Amino acid sequence: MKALETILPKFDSVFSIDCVIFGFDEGELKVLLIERNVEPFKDWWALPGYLVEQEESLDNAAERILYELTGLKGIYMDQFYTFGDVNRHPQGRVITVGYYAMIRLSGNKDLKPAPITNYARRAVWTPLADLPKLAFDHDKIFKRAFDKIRNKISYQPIAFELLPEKFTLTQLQHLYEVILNKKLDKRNFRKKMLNYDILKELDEKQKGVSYRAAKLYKFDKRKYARLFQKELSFGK
Amino acid sequence: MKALETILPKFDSVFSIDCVIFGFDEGELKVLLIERNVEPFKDWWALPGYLVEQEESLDNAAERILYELTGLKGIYMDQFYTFGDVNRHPQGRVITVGYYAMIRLSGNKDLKPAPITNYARRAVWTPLADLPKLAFDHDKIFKRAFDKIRNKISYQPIAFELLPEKFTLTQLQHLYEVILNKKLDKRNFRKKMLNYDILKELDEKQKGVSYRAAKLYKFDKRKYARLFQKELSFGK
DNA sequence: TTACTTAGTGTAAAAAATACACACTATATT
DNA sequence: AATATAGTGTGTATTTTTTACACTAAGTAA
Repeated sequence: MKALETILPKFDSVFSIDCVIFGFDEGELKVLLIERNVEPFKDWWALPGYLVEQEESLDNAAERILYELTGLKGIYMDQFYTFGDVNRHPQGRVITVGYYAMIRLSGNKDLKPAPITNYARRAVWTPLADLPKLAFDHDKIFKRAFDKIRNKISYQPIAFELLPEKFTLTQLQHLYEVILNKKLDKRNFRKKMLNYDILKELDEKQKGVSYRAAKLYKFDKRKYARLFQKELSFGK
Repeated sequence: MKALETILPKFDSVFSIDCVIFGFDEGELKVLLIERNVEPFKDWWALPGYLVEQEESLDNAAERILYELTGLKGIYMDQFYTFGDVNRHPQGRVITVGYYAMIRLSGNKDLKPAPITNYARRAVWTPLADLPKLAFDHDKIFKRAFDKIRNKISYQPIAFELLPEKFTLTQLQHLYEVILNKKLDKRNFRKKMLNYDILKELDEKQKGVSYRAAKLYKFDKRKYARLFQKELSFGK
């Protein structure tokens, strides 16, 4: 790559948001990447992100970026870390705040096909296995986000955001297995999940499969909220 | 308070660090506050913090601020959240990155008496029970830091940073009780702590107490690192 | 010597986590 | 109609972890 520093204008301190947007589809965990069509890092893949505007809170900026790329609103986003190394951006000091989001890809009617933006040629849902080297320090940012959800899923049922509204226990288990990167025992997983008492069993079954159809479940937000209250305990 | 917005100059986007520096002394958990002697919020108590300089990473800025106030270096600091509401600073857009640190107050030879800085009249170790209303959104920042350590202490032995190098199990338990805000069972606490196998029992005993002296322990960093590796599990 | 104060210790019960294997059921195939 | 196929759905015994609970020992002060 050319020495961009000598060509591009320097700017003063600015801050940006970078979003790690996870999606789950057909058993695969994906992340939304954009292909940049502006310098620096033209033609590289990067996490979607943009500068925070003057009259916009960080949370709003993150929501805006998610909306522009996916058409989705009201998605839960979580700030996970802020990256402020001096030279992380070749054009000057850019401190970036990392947010992640988790959204369902399959059967989500509100989800726009990933669009072209003014700084990206295209946006693509990329399976984690196919992750290319990313622009800036986005490898580091992605890794931190992934560590965060892997950690969080172990004690909070955030995984539901990634599934269709109605899902089978096997689908849920696969998602856990993909995120935790290990096989789980079917009986123990079901026992534990159902014990949490945050799932609503539906009267419906899976359709269009060429084998015995599984029961469908729904995530029960009311009950979830109750579980969420429980504190981490240190015994008596 | 006067409408400072009309008097003070506005500045463009800047970022700062705010530090929540916890200390533990004589059974009390304290936080280092400064009394501001410049506008805005002149005469208010605030968390120590300062602008991030152009050629300084966030981590370095946090360490610098800690050093200026306490004389301590090489203390573990953890970034916990970034605050970016539009109007959190009356003079303009200031996004601030929160760091916390935990340091031992009793018997720490390197600890300077809290000094005067160029924007603070004094700095005072303030017991959490006596916490005044703080400048800017520092109440919110403090609360988030405290929630973070309360949560973290439940699964990581960060509490040692707050104790003198040699400590008794009772002191350790008291610290846990203060942070978690509940009484713990002595036998279960000891069993659990010793089971972690991160303490080194010393041949020494407490001195200068008017009752049976307790054994002293030391925190064993090597063993701690090993424990730290263990992942959160989701069963098989 | 006695009173006082904290240190230090063990066990039983309950709850949670783990390991493990086979029969059932819906569909597709012949 | 029979059979093959592929994933669904279920229970129990074992181990580990967490919890509840009360007394004796040791040192100091009077």
